[in-house]
Amino acid sequence: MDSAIVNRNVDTVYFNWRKRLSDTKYHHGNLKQALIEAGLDILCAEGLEKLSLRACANRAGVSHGAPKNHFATLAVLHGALATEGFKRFSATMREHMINAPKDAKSQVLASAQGYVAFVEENKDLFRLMFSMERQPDIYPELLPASREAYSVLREVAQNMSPENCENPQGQLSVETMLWTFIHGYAVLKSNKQFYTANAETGADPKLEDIFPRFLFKNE
Amino acid sequence: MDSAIVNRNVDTVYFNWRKRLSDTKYHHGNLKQALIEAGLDILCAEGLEKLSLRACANRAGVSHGAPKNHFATLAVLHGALATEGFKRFSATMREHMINAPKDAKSQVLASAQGYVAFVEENKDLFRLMFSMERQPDIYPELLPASREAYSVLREVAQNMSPENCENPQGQLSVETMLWTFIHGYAVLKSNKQFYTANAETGADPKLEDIFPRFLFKNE
DNA sequence: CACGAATGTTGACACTGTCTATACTTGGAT
DNA sequence: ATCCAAGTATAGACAGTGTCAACATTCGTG
Repeated sequence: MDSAIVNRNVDTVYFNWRKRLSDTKYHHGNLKQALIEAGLDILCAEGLEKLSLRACANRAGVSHGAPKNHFATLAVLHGALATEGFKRFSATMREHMINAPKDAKSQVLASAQGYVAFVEENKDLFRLMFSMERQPDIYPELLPASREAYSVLREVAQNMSPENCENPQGQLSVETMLWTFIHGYAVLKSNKQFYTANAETGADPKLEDIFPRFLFKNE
Repeated sequence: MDSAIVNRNVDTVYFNWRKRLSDTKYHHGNLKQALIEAGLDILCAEGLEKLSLRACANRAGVSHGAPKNHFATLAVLHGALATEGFKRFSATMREHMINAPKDAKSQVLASAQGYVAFVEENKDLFRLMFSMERQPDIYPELLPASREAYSVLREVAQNMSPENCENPQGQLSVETMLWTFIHGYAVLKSNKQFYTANAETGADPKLEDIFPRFLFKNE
C-alpha cells in the first residue's frame, strides 16, 4: 500500500474530525479578517505581551502556519491591527464630537475626550499603534488610517489660535501643540504615570482642568 | 570509582577551560551590575525587541540560568534597567539646565530640551521606562528614581503660571501641563510620528517653536 | 476537466522565559 | 581549622514563540 494513500486517509480522518469539531472548511474563507479580530480580542483580554501569531491562529481555529499566507511576519500583523486601531480611534473621536455642542471649544474638548476615552478602553491596542516604528510600507492601509485620525485633530485645530506659540508658524504649530498635549496626557494616563494624582481620591488630573485655555480663539 | 568524583573532575576541567577562555571566576563578582550594563548595551545597539535575559547572560559571559539569582523574571530586569534609565534621565535634564542661562524661561526650556535629548539618544530605553505598567514593587529603586526625575520638572514648573489653565488648581496643574506637553512631544518625536514635519526638509517641528508661551510668568 | 494559484497543515529549527536539580564558592559559627 | 548554610553559577528540561520549507487541499479560471 502506498504510504501517500495512507497519509491521505489519515489526513482525511483528521480533516473530518476538525470539521465536526469547529464546523469550518479546510479553507477558512475569511481567515485574514478572523486573525485580525482574534488579535484584537487577545489585545483586549490578555494584553500586548500575549499577542502572537500562533495565539491568533489558535483562536481562529487554524494551524500555526496558516497566518503566514496573510501576514508574512508578526510585524505585518501588528501593522494590520494598528490600522484597525486607527480606524476605531478616528470613529471614537468623531462620536464624541457628534454628541457634543457644536461650538468650537466644545468640539475641541470632545475630540480630546474621545482621544482619551479610546486610549482608556483600548490600552494595549493604543500601545501597539504608537510604539511601532514608523514603517509606512509594513502594511498598505496603515499610513492612510493614521493620517485620517490625525485629520480629526486638524479639523478642530482650525478653531484654535497660533498666536500663543513661542514662535508661531501658522496653523501647523497649533495642530502640533494640540496633538502633543492630548497625546502626552493620554499616554501618561494610560500608563498610570501621573504623579499629580489627587492625594485623597487617587484620581488623575482631569483633562478639562489642565487644558490650556489660551489655545482658543475669541475668548 | 565514585561517579561524583568523575563529575567533579570533568567540571573542574570545564571550569578551567572557561577561566582561560573568559578570564572570569566561577563567581562573577558583580554579575548584577554587569547584567544591567549588558542590558543597556543591547537596548542601545540592538533595540528593545532583542533584549532578553539570555542575551544579557551571554553578553556578561555567564550561563543562561545565572541571571535568575539577581532578577527573578524578565520584568524585574526591566525594572532595574528602567531605574538606571530614570537616573540618567534626571542627570541629562540637569546638565542641560546647568549649561543654560539661569532665568526662569531658559531653565524651563533647558529642562525640556534635556528631556527630548535623552529620548533621542536612548530611544529604546525610554520606551522601556514608559511602557512598563506601573508596578512600584517590581524593583525597589524604580519608584524613587522616577519620582526624582519628575521633581526636576516640578522645580522648573515653579516659575510657571497656573492662571492659564482652564480650571486652575494651583501649582499641581502647571506641573501636569508642562509634563504632559513635554512628554507628548518627546514620545511623538522619538516614534517619528509627527505628521507636521517640514515638507521640504522633513524636520520635526521644534520644541521651542510650539512651546506654549502663556505658561511663563511675568511676560 | 485540468492545472496553476491560493490557502492550510505539518514538521523543524533556533530562539525565548522559567523551573528544577546540581555544583561550586564564600563566609561565618562552632 | 572545620563544617555547614547561604549565595551564586551551571545544565537540562519544558512550553512557548517566529520563521522557514515541504506538502496537502481547495478554488478559480482557462
